[in-house]
Amino acid sequence: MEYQEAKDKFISTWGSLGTLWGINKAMAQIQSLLFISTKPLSMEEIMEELKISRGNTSMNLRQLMDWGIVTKELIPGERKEFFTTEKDVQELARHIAKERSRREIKPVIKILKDVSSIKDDGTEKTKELIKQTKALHDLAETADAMMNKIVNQEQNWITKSLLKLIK
Amino acid sequence: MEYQEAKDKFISTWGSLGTLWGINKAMAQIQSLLFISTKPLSMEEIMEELKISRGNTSMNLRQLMDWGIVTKELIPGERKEFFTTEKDVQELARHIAKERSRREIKPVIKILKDVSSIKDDGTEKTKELIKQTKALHDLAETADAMMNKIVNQEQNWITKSLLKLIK
DNA sequence: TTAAACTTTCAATAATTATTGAAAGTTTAT
DNA sequence: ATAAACTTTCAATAATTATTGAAAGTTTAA
Repeated sequence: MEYQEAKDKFISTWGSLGTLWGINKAMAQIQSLLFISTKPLSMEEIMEELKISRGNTSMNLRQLMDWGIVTKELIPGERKEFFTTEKDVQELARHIAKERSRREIKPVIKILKDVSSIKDDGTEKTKELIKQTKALHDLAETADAMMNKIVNQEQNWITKSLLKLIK
Repeated sequence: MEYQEAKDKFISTWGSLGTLWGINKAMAQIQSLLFISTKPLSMEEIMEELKISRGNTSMNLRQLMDWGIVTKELIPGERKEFFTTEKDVQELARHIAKERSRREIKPVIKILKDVSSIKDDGTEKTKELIKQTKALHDLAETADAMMNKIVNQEQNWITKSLLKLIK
Protein backbone atom coordinates (compact mmCIF):
# COMPACT_ATOMS: atom_id res chain seq x y z
CA MET A 1 0.00 0.00 0.00
CA GLU A 2 1.33 3.37 -1.03
CA TYR A 3 1.14 6.65 0.87
CA GLN A 4 -1.83 8.07 -1.01
CA GLU A 5 -3.88 4.92 -0.69
CA ALA A 6 -3.10 4.58 3.01
CA LYS A 7 -3.95 8.20 3.60
CA ASP A 8 -7.30 7.95 1.80
CA LYS A 9 -8.12 4.76 3.62
CA PHE A 10 -7.36 6.31 6.97
CA ILE A 11 -9.44 9.41 6.29
CA SER A 12 -12.43 7.57 4.94
CA THR A 13 -12.36 4.94 7.69
CA TRP A 14 -12.19 7.59 10.34
CA GLY A 15 -15.02 9.44 8.62
CA SER A 16 -17.33 6.47 8.59
CA LEU A 17 -16.44 5.55 12.15
CA GLY A 18 -17.51 9.06 13.01
CA THR A 19 -20.96 8.68 11.49
CA LEU A 20 -21.35 5.43 13.40
CA TRP A 21 -20.82 7.31 16.63
CA GLY A 22 -22.92 10.35 15.93
CA ILE A 23 -20.16 12.58 14.59
CA ASN A 24 -20.60 13.87 11.10
CA LYS A 25 -18.47 12.72 8.24
CA ALA A 26 -16.93 16.03 7.25
CA MET A 27 -15.98 16.81 10.82
CA ALA A 28 -14.26 13.48 11.31
CA GLN A 29 -12.49 13.74 7.98
CA ILE A 30 -11.19 17.24 8.58
CA GLN A 31 -9.84 16.16 11.93
CA SER A 32 -8.14 13.11 10.50
CA LEU A 33 -6.65 15.10 7.65
CA LEU A 34 -5.12 17.52 10.14
CA PHE A 35 -4.05 14.66 12.35
CA ILE A 36 -1.69 13.25 9.76
CA SER A 37 -0.66 16.51 8.18
CA THR A 38 2.91 17.64 8.73
CA LYS A 39 1.90 21.29 8.76
CA PRO A 40 -1.10 23.51 9.53
CA LEU A 41 -3.64 23.61 6.69
CA SER A 42 -5.69 26.50 5.32
CA MET A 43 -9.38 26.30 4.52
CA GLU A 44 -8.55 26.19 0.83
CA GLU A 45 -6.30 23.19 1.32
CA ILE A 46 -8.87 21.32 3.37
CA MET A 47 -11.66 22.00 0.85
CA GLU A 48 -9.42 20.90 -1.94
CA GLU A 49 -8.23 17.70 -0.28
CA LEU A 50 -11.63 16.53 0.89
CA LYS A 51 -13.66 17.99 -1.98
CA ILE A 52 -16.08 19.77 0.27
CA SER A 53 -17.52 23.26 0.08
CA ARG A 54 -16.26 26.35 1.80
CA GLY A 55 -19.35 26.61 3.99
CA ASN A 56 -19.13 23.03 5.11
CA THR A 57 -15.45 23.38 5.93
CA SER A 58 -16.02 26.56 7.89
CA MET A 59 -18.88 25.13 9.95
CA ASN A 60 -17.12 21.90 10.77
CA LEU A 61 -13.86 23.60 11.67
CA ARG A 62 -15.84 25.71 14.06
CA GLN A 63 -17.36 22.63 15.66
CA LEU A 64 -13.94 21.04 15.99
CA MET A 65 -12.71 24.17 17.71
CA ASP A 66 -15.73 24.09 20.04
CA TRP A 67 -14.72 20.56 20.95
CA GLY A 68 -11.29 21.89 21.74
CA ILE A 69 -9.43 19.55 19.41
CA VAL A 70 -8.61 21.94 16.58
CA THR A 71 -6.99 25.33 16.91
CA LYS A 72 -6.33 28.27 14.65
CA GLU A 73 -2.72 28.85 13.85
CA LEU A 74 -1.56 32.27 12.76
CA ILE A 75 1.28 32.08 10.32
CA PRO A 76 3.38 35.24 10.13
CA GLY A 77 3.05 36.99 6.84
CA GLU A 78 -0.02 34.95 5.84
CA ARG A 79 -3.38 36.61 5.49
CA LYS A 80 -5.48 33.48 5.77
CA GLU A 81 -6.01 31.27 8.77
CA PHE A 82 -4.40 27.89 9.27
CA PHE A 83 -5.59 25.00 11.37
CA THR A 84 -4.01 22.23 13.40
CA THR A 85 -5.41 19.46 15.53
CA GLU A 86 -4.10 18.14 18.80
CA LYS A 87 -1.40 15.72 17.76
CA ASP A 88 -1.02 13.76 20.96
CA VAL A 89 -3.54 10.91 20.96
CA GLN A 90 -3.63 10.86 24.74
CA GLU A 91 -4.53 14.51 24.89
CA LEU A 92 -7.00 14.06 22.06
CA ALA A 93 -8.76 11.26 23.90
CA ARG A 94 -8.85 13.38 27.02
CA HIS A 95 -10.55 16.26 25.26
CA ILE A 96 -13.09 14.07 23.52
CA ALA A 97 -13.93 12.10 26.64
CA LYS A 98 -14.28 15.23 28.69
CA GLU A 99 -16.54 16.94 26.19
CA ARG A 100 -18.73 13.93 25.59
CA SER A 101 -19.09 13.49 29.30
CA ARG A 102 -20.07 17.09 29.79
CA ARG A 103 -22.44 17.33 26.85
CA GLU A 104 -24.00 13.92 26.70
CA ILE A 105 -23.37 11.73 29.72
CA LYS A 106 -23.81 14.16 32.58
CA PRO A 107 -27.24 15.42 31.43
CA VAL A 108 -28.48 11.85 31.08
CA ILE A 109 -27.18 10.97 34.54
CA LYS A 110 -29.11 13.95 35.87
CA ILE A 111 -32.34 12.72 34.27
CA LEU A 112 -31.77 9.17 35.50
CA LYS A 113 -31.37 10.59 38.96
CA ASP A 114 -34.61 12.55 38.71
CA VAL A 115 -36.55 9.63 37.31
CA SER A 116 -35.23 7.21 39.90
CA SER A 117 -36.15 9.65 42.65
CA ILE A 118 -39.90 9.72 42.09
CA LYS A 119 -41.88 8.78 45.14
CA ASP A 120 -42.60 5.12 45.58
CA ASP A 121 -46.38 4.72 45.44
CA GLY A 122 -46.10 1.05 46.32
CA THR A 123 -47.15 -0.32 42.91
CA GLU A 124 -45.03 -2.94 41.26
CA LYS A 125 -44.43 -0.91 38.11
CA THR A 126 -43.22 2.10 40.06
CA LYS A 127 -40.88 -0.07 42.09
CA GLU A 128 -39.50 -1.54 38.88
CA LEU A 129 -38.99 1.85 37.25
CA ILE A 130 -37.17 3.12 40.31
CA LYS A 131 -35.05 0.02 40.65
CA GLN A 132 -33.99 -0.14 37.02
CA THR A 133 -33.31 3.54 36.50
CA LYS A 134 -31.35 3.62 39.74
CA ALA A 135 -29.22 0.72 38.53
CA LEU A 136 -28.64 2.50 35.25
CA HIS A 137 -27.83 5.69 37.08
CA ASP A 138 -25.22 3.99 39.21
CA LEU A 139 -23.68 2.25 36.23
CA ALA A 140 -23.56 5.44 34.19
CA GLU A 141 -22.03 7.37 37.05
CA THR A 142 -19.37 4.76 37.70
CA ALA A 143 -18.52 4.40 34.03
CA ASP A 144 -18.34 8.14 33.56
CA ALA A 145 -16.13 8.59 36.61
CA MET A 146 -13.82 5.80 35.54
CA MET A 147 -13.51 7.07 32.04
CA ASN A 148 -12.68 10.56 33.19
CA LYS A 149 -10.17 9.39 35.75
CA ILE A 150 -8.43 7.06 33.37
CA VAL A 151 -8.21 9.60 30.64
CA ASN A 152 -7.03 12.38 32.94
CA GLN A 153 -4.21 10.42 34.42
CA GLU A 154 -0.64 10.69 33.31
CA GLN A 155 -0.33 7.85 30.87
CA ASN A 156 1.82 4.78 31.37
CA TRP A 157 2.09 4.04 35.05
CA ILE A 158 -1.64 4.10 35.35
CA THR A 159 -2.38 2.15 32.22
CA LYS A 160 0.21 -0.40 33.09
CA SER A 161 -1.13 -0.78 36.60
CA LEU A 162 -4.65 -1.11 35.33
CA LEU A 163 -3.78 -3.64 32.72
CA LYS A 164 -1.81 -5.64 35.23
CA LEU A 165 -4.69 -5.53 37.65
CA ILE A 166 -7.40 -6.64 35.28
CA LYS A 167 -5.50 -9.21 33.32
CA MET B 1 -43.12 13.61 39.20
CA GLU B 2 -45.67 10.85 38.72
CA TYR B 3 -45.10 7.39 37.31
CA GLN B 4 -46.33 8.13 33.80
CA GLU B 5 -44.28 11.28 33.46
CA ALA B 6 -41.15 9.61 34.78
CA LYS B 7 -41.64 6.67 32.45
CA ASP B 8 -42.12 8.88 29.39
CA LYS B 9 -39.13 10.95 30.35
CA PHE B 10 -36.96 7.89 30.74
CA ILE B 11 -38.01 6.40 27.42
CA SER B 12 -37.60 9.58 25.44
CA THR B 13 -34.27 10.45 27.04
CA TRP B 14 -32.94 7.03 26.33
CA GLY B 15 -34.24 7.29 22.78
CA SER B 16 -32.48 10.55 22.08
CA LEU B 17 -29.29 9.37 23.73
CA GLY B 18 -29.47 6.48 21.31
CA THR B 19 -29.59 8.70 18.24
CA LEU B 20 -26.63 10.64 19.62
CA TRP B 21 -24.62 7.43 19.64
CA GLY B 22 -25.67 6.00 16.34
CA ILE B 23 -28.50 3.82 17.59
CA ASN B 24 -31.88 4.51 16.17
CA LYS B 25 -34.66 5.99 18.20
CA ALA B 26 -37.19 3.20 17.94
CA MET B 27 -34.61 0.60 18.87
CA ALA B 28 -33.52 2.50 21.96
CA GLN B 29 -37.11 3.17 22.98
CA ILE B 30 -38.23 -0.42 22.62
CA GLN B 31 -35.31 -1.55 24.73
CA SER B 32 -36.02 1.01 27.43
CA LEU B 33 -39.69 0.15 27.49
CA LEU B 34 -38.84 -3.50 28.05
CA PHE B 35 -36.21 -2.56 30.58
CA ILE B 36 -38.72 -1.04 32.97
CA SER B 37 -41.61 -3.36 32.20
CA THR B 38 -42.62 -5.80 34.92
CA LYS B 39 -43.57 -8.43 32.37
CA PRO B 40 -42.77 -9.53 28.82
CA LEU B 41 -44.52 -7.43 26.17
CA SER B 42 -46.12 -8.43 22.89
CA MET B 43 -45.60 -6.61 19.61
CA GLU B 44 -49.08 -5.13 19.92
CA GLU B 45 -48.28 -3.70 23.31
CA ILE B 46 -44.99 -2.20 22.16
CA MET B 47 -46.60 -0.63 19.08
CA GLU B 48 -49.37 0.77 21.19
CA GLU B 49 -47.12 2.20 23.90
CA LEU B 50 -44.61 3.81 21.57
CA LYS B 51 -47.03 4.65 18.76
CA ILE B 52 -44.92 3.04 16.11
CA SER B 53 -45.89 0.78 13.24
CA ARG B 54 -45.87 -2.97 13.17
CA GLY B 55 -43.08 -3.09 10.59
CA ASN B 56 -40.88 -0.75 12.56
CA THR B 57 -41.45 -2.71 15.74
CA SER B 58 -40.67 -6.00 14.06
CA MET B 59 -37.46 -4.76 12.46
CA ASN B 60 -36.12 -3.12 15.56
CA LEU B 61 -36.95 -6.07 17.79
CA ARG B 62 -34.99 -8.17 15.39
CA GLN B 63 -32.00 -5.87 15.65
CA LEU B 64 -32.19 -5.92 19.42
CA MET B 65 -32.18 -9.70 19.30
CA ASP B 66 -29.17 -9.62 16.98
CA TRP B 67 -27.42 -7.50 19.57
CA GLY B 68 -28.26 -10.17 22.13
CA ILE B 69 -30.07 -7.85 24.52
CA VAL B 70 -33.67 -8.81 23.80
CA THR B 71 -35.09 -12.31 23.74
CA LYS B 72 -38.33 -13.91 22.70
CA GLU B 73 -40.36 -15.29 25.52
CA LEU B 74 -42.92 -18.01 24.84
CA ILE B 75 -45.88 -17.72 27.14
CA PRO B 76 -47.84 -20.97 27.55
CA GLY B 77 -51.27 -20.77 26.04
CA GLU B 78 -50.45 -17.58 24.13
CA ARG B 79 -50.30 -17.57 20.38
CA LYS B 80 -48.28 -14.42 19.95
CA GLU B 81 -44.68 -13.80 20.88
CA PHE B 82 -43.53 -11.83 23.88
CA PHE B 83 -40.28 -10.01 24.42
CA THR B 84 -38.00 -9.22 27.31
CA THR B 85 -34.69 -7.45 27.62
CA GLU B 86 -31.73 -8.31 29.78
CA LYS B 87 -32.64 -6.80 33.14
CA ASP B 88 -29.24 -6.79 34.76
CA VAL B 89 -27.43 -3.56 33.83
CA GLN B 90 -24.06 -5.20 34.27
CA GLU B 91 -24.94 -7.94 31.87
CA LEU B 92 -26.51 -5.42 29.49
CA ALA B 93 -23.35 -3.34 29.45
CA ARG B 94 -21.32 -6.47 28.82
CA HIS B 95 -23.37 -7.42 25.79
CA ILE B 96 -23.34 -3.95 24.30
CA ALA B 97 -19.63 -3.44 24.87
CA LYS B 98 -18.81 -6.81 23.39
CA GLU B 99 -20.93 -6.29 20.31
CA ARG B 100 -19.72 -2.77 19.66
CA SER B 101 -16.17 -3.95 20.02
CA ARG B 102 -16.70 -6.77 17.59
CA ARG B 103 -18.65 -4.81 15.00
CA GLU B 104 -17.08 -1.40 15.15
CA ILE B 105 -13.84 -1.17 17.07
CA LYS B 106 -12.03 -4.32 15.95
CA PRO B 107 -12.45 -3.61 12.22
CA VAL B 108 -11.09 -0.10 12.69
CA ILE B 109 -8.13 -1.42 14.68
CA LYS B 110 -7.42 -3.75 11.80
CA ILE B 111 -7.38 -0.88 9.31
CA LEU B 112 -5.21 1.25 11.57
CA LYS B 113 -2.80 -1.61 11.73
CA ASP B 114 -2.72 -1.95 7.95
CA VAL B 115 -2.31 1.75 7.40
CA SER B 116 0.43 2.10 9.98
CA SER B 117 2.28 -0.80 8.41
CA ILE B 118 2.92 0.73 5.00
CA LYS B 119 6.55 0.83 4.07
CA ASP B 120 8.46 3.89 5.16
CA ASP B 121 9.66 5.63 1.99
CA GLY B 122 11.62 8.14 4.02
CA THR B 123 9.44 11.17 3.27
CA GLU B 124 8.23 13.29 6.12
CA LYS B 125 4.54 12.84 5.31
CA THR B 126 4.85 9.06 5.26
CA LYS B 127 6.69 9.10 8.57
CA GLU B 128 3.93 11.25 10.05
CA LEU B 129 1.14 9.02 8.74
CA ILE B 130 2.85 5.96 10.18
CA LYS B 131 3.58 7.59 13.49
CA GLN B 132 0.11 8.98 14.03
CA THR B 133 -1.87 5.96 12.91
CA LYS B 134 0.35 3.75 15.01
CA ALA B 135 -0.35 5.91 18.06
CA LEU B 136 -4.06 5.73 17.33
CA HIS B 137 -3.82 2.00 16.84
CA ASP B 138 -2.15 1.51 20.18
CA LEU B 139 -4.63 3.73 21.94
CA ALA B 140 -7.61 2.00 20.34
CA GLU B 141 -6.25 -1.42 21.18
CA THR B 142 -5.57 -0.53 24.80
CA ALA B 143 -8.94 1.13 25.24
CA ASP B 144 -10.74 -1.78 23.64
CA ALA B 145 -8.90 -4.31 25.77
CA MET B 146 -9.54 -2.37 28.93
CA MET B 147 -13.20 -1.95 28.20
CA ASN B 148 -13.67 -5.60 27.51
CA LYS B 149 -11.77 -6.70 30.58
CA ILE B 150 -13.58 -4.33 32.86
CA VAL B 151 -16.95 -5.23 31.56
CA ASN B 152 -16.28 -8.95 31.66
CA GLN B 153 -15.15 -8.98 35.22
CA GLU B 154 -17.34 -9.92 38.15
CA GLN B 155 -18.54 -6.57 39.37
CA ASN B 156 -17.64 -5.00 42.69
CA TRP B 157 -14.22 -6.16 43.71
CA ILE B 158 -12.85 -5.05 40.41
CA THR B 159 -14.69 -1.77 40.24
CA LYS B 160 -13.81 -1.00 43.79
CA SER B 161 -10.15 -1.80 43.23
CA LEU B 162 -10.07 0.27 40.09
CA LEU B 163 -11.74 3.23 41.66
CA LYS B 164 -9.43 3.05 44.62
CA LEU B 165 -6.44 2.86 42.35
CA ILE B 166 -7.31 5.79 40.15
CA LYS B 167 -8.74 8.12 42.78
C1' DT C 1 -56.39 -29.10 4.62
C1' DT C 2 -57.67 -24.45 5.54
C1' DA C 3 -58.35 -20.32 7.66
C1' DA C 4 -57.33 -17.39 11.44
C1' DA C 5 -53.66 -15.31 14.03
C1' DC C 6 -49.75 -13.73 13.90
C1' DT C 7 -44.83 -11.99 11.91
C1' DT C 8 -41.77 -10.45 8.32
C1' DT C 9 -40.47 -8.05 4.29
C1' DC C 10 -39.89 -4.22 1.39
C1' DA C 11 -41.16 -0.44 -1.85
C1' DA C 12 -42.91 4.01 -1.04
C1' DT C 13 -42.74 8.02 1.78
C1' DA C 14 -41.52 10.94 5.52
C1' DA C 15 -38.26 12.88 8.62
C1' DT C 16 -33.82 14.12 9.62
C1' DT C 17 -29.28 15.54 8.77
C1' DA C 18 -25.52 17.16 5.82
C1' DT C 19 -23.97 20.05 2.16
C1' DT C 20 -23.79 23.69 -1.02
C1' DG C 21 -23.03 28.29 -2.73
C1' DA C 22 -23.75 32.88 -2.82
C1' DA C 23 -24.61 36.98 -0.11
C1' DA C 24 -23.28 39.28 3.98
C1' DG C 25 -19.73 40.09 7.21
C1' DT C 26 -14.94 40.96 8.75
C1' DT C 27 -10.18 42.12 8.63
C1' DT C 28 -6.10 44.08 6.71
C1' DA C 29 -3.17 46.75 3.56
C1' DT C 30 -2.79 50.79 1.21
C1' DA D 1 -11.94 55.48 3.25
C1' DT D 2 -11.87 51.66 0.21
C1' DA D 3 -11.08 47.52 -1.93
C1' DA D 4 -9.07 43.06 -1.86
C1' DA D 5 -8.68 38.84 0.75
C1' DC D 6 -10.59 36.22 3.43
C1' DT D 7 -14.52 33.89 6.70
C1' DT D 8 -19.20 33.16 8.22
C1' DT D 9 -24.01 32.61 7.76
C1' DC D 10 -28.07 30.56 6.15
C1' DA D 11 -31.86 29.40 2.90
C1' DA D 12 -32.18 26.03 -0.58
C1' DT D 13 -31.20 21.42 -1.86
C1' DA D 14 -29.29 16.90 -1.67
C1' DA D 15 -28.27 12.73 0.72
C1' DT D 16 -29.16 9.69 4.19
C1' DT D 17 -31.84 7.29 7.45
C1' DA D 18 -36.19 5.95 9.67
C1' DT D 19 -40.94 4.74 9.28
C1' DT D 20 -45.10 3.16 7.37
C1' DG D 21 -48.47 -0.09 5.74
C1' DA D 22 -49.96 -3.53 3.02
C1' DA D 23 -48.78 -7.82 0.72
C1' DA D 24 -46.41 -12.04 1.40
C1' DG D 25 -44.95 -15.45 4.58
C1' DT D 26 -45.42 -18.55 8.62
C1' DT D 27 -47.45 -21.07 12.35
C1' DT D 28 -51.12 -23.15 14.87
C1' DA D 29 -55.76 -24.91 15.93
C1' DA D 30 -59.55 -27.20 14.49
